[in-house]
Amino acid sequence: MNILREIIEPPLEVALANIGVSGDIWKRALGTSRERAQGDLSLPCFPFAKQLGRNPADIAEELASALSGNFEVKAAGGYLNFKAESNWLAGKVMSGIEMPGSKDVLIEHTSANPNGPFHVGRARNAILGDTLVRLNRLYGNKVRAEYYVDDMGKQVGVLAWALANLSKDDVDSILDDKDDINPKWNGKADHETVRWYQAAQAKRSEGSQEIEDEISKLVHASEHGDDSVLKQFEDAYQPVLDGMLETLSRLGIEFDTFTKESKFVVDGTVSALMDRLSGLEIHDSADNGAHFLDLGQRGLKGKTDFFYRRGDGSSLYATRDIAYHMWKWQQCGELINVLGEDHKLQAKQVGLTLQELGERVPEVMFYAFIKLPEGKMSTRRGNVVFMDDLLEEAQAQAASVVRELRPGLEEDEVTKIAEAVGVSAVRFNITKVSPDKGFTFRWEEALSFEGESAPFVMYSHTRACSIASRIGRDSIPSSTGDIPPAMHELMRVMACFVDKLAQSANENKPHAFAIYMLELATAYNSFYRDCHVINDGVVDEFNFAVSEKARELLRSGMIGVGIIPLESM
RNA sequence: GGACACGUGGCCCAGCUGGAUAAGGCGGCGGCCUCCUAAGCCGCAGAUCGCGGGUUCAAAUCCUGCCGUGUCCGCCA
Repeated sequence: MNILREIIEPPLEVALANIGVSGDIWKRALGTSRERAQGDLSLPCFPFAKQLGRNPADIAEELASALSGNFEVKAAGGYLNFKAESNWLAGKVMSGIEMPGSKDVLIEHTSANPNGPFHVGRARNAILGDTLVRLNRLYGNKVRAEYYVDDMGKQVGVLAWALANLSKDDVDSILDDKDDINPKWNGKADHETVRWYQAAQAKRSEGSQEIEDEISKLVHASEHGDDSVLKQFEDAYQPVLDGMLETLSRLGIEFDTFTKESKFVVDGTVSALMDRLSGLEIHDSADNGAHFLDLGQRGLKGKTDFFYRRGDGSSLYATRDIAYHMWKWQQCGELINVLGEDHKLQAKQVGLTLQELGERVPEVMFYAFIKLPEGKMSTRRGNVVFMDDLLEEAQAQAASVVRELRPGLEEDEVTKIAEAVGVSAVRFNITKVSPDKGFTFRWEEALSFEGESAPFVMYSHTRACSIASRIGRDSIPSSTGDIPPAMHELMRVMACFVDKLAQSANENKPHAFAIYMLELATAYNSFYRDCHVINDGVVDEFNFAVSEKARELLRSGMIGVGIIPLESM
């Protein structure tokens, strides 16, 4: 609670100086109270005991008696506990909040190979990345959401080869033993075309040299910037990418810019980069003319040779990634990448190389993989949950809940609510977990509409909306009224909105703000229970103003974590 | 084999720039709709914070060893 900290620190610094504590180590010790009942902020006085040769409890007592302000201060068991004074807190919270962000950030996320539909594992990147985009925007930063399109190399090459050489009948017979696509997705290119890719992979595993040569020829041409091949690749992947983006759009995920990997080959920056890398002190080359950097000299452990040029002179994915990063740094002040944990080594290599070139190292938010109870999610093994199917199921289950809870509601209204609830629940289920936690996908948790879920937050918001619509006008500024504990708690939580948002955005921890939103909704629910806005038809203006403030924060916070703020559900 | 993560009640998860009785949710048990939407609220039961050492006035949090799980260790992307 920084607003409280700001008014405590100056007098506290004086009081500490008076008893002989110097320096500002105490600023780190002053933190959020673990015991909520004891206060909002606490200062453990144990560290001063040794320095002063005094009992911590005595120190706390003396400090307590020396301090005063818009807060209560009490000494308890060696701790100095501060609690914001209710009326002061209310005044602060009700007067509004300013968003402090001013950075210019480019966030690259998702960037999935355009070769097939999203399953929930691949979608974790998009959901976390988009939430980071939203949180940064809410915080006030200028954000550009970017998708790096992998439009060359083997994956697209295989896809393009398959589309050019396999008929629908070929594909169907090759994939005979596999499940057919869900008829629901007939005509959606990511689901349909991925079968060509899978069929090609199956055929390649039979070991035909002829096919490998044909694919290699395409890949090779693409890596040398061959226009017609790149065009062929684009024709192959673009419909697939469009299908994938349609899924993301349903999740509320949009991008500002798409940058193609081939751009850096075609415009010559990759070859210029390779020349520059060859001039580096840690550069070396192999017998066949391949080039690499020895990153062991820069502290990398394990495998230290980092190849950036093949023997035939062509670039590698990582080389293009470095060129891409140098270009990205020209676009913005801050760079954030969202990557799966499988990219940790690669990101380290790229980072060290960028450093070697005098460039800055981007921030990276890594996330662990989502597993299924049966093990690793894999399209190849058919052990997979497609995002499209998950969203359909979420929508259907939400619809049945709405019909049960709101009988008589028009069916198109039911559909609208169910869609918002389903999408929000699916997103939130992934967002609320710390990115570095690998978790197991379970349908019943993804489709839970109670407890720590998006609908829980949405519900609190609709309660506030319901009050506002009953009253039918704006709240009017009102002098502070009676502040019962539930309202004080709501004020306290609202006062932490920006603190939490700042932490979440600056430390790339979307889950921190998601969890905060649960706290805010919980606090609103208690307020709703104890502090009625409308009593026998009479509006309590102060309570109404508080409810409206909470509604505003709920709404903007929900947008920040990707929950759709319905007004009724 | 090496590198990097993760390991918290039956299940999931927060806390991990050290501080007070480890916070929530699910599931279980028991309550609350003549009262602004019960997708809600209240209460009860349930935790050797993976295991062992170390640092400290103080360790879930820091260091270290071990165990378990995941990921990576391509002149692939």
